[in-house]
Amino acid sequence: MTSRPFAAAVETLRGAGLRPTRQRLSLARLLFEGDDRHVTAEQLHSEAEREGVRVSLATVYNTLHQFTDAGLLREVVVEAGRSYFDTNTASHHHFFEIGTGALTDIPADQVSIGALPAAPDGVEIDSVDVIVRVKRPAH
Amino acid sequence: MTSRPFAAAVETLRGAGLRPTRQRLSLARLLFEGDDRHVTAEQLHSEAEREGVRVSLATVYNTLHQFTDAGLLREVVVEAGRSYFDTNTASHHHFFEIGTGALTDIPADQVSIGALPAAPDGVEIDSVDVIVRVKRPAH
DNA sequence: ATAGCTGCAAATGCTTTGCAAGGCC
DNA sequence: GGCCTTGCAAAGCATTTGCAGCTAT
Repeated sequence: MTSRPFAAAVETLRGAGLRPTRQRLSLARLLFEGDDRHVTAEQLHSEAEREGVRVSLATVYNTLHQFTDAGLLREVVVEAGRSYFDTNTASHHHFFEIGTGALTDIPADQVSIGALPAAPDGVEIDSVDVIVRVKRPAH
Repeated sequence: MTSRPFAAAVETLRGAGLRPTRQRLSLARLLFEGDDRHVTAEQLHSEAEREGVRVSLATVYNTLHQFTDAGLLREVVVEAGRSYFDTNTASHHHFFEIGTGALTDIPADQVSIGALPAAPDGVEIDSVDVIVRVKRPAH
């Protein structure tokens, strides 16, 4: 019989209108089984290779974007020239460690944003991101 | 006699420990005369060329980073793969318009951040960035 | 004079794309 | 079978760097 997590991953992909291919299934399991995580394309690609999954880096990029478009992932921009993808799509914020590049969640209820100014002219608010940049003090 | 803004730009550079070269002076005047602004390296380079200032793009990048290190500019990361430099170094936040890439200041006193969680383990808070992403509603 | 700058072009790092071959329905 | 996916390699961007020549002090 088919294992549970496997079936769950198939469902996730089907629900997103994506064919459950070997590559997408492997990446989905790496991403969504277990705790929430923050990955770069490069990281996910190495991880897949380490697990013996053959996937090209281009496919990892394509897949991450497809998952993002499907609402399964959220893209987090904290550093010029590098994209992080967050498996936690709920509203929340981030600690970003300068130097190591480590990203950590801040639950939404631990940051309260008071008065936000109204959006200018003809635009509407899409999202509010709070990034708390932290660093290790000079030794 | 030497014009006022010119002298001011020389002072700014001297204060930052940077030699007042022709290129740095021109860029400083484009950046700091007039209102606060948000520029990318590419934008500043085009603007310089339009004004007849000969500067290479590499020098614009180097200069923007030197100014940032000197505390004259602040780097703002809102989009993967593109850096904005903000002439307003005071604490404040941003509206970012998805689609056009337009950046607008939100004065610090118009956003109140309530309880922030303590920084994890051995790190200290460096800065807190709030980015309000806005977009033009589907027509 | 000399330490610091600049410009060019090449190199880099991340990401995207074109297209032929392969896999799912 | 037909359409969606994949992989590779090439292309694309924004940015950085090496180094010879120029410039402020």
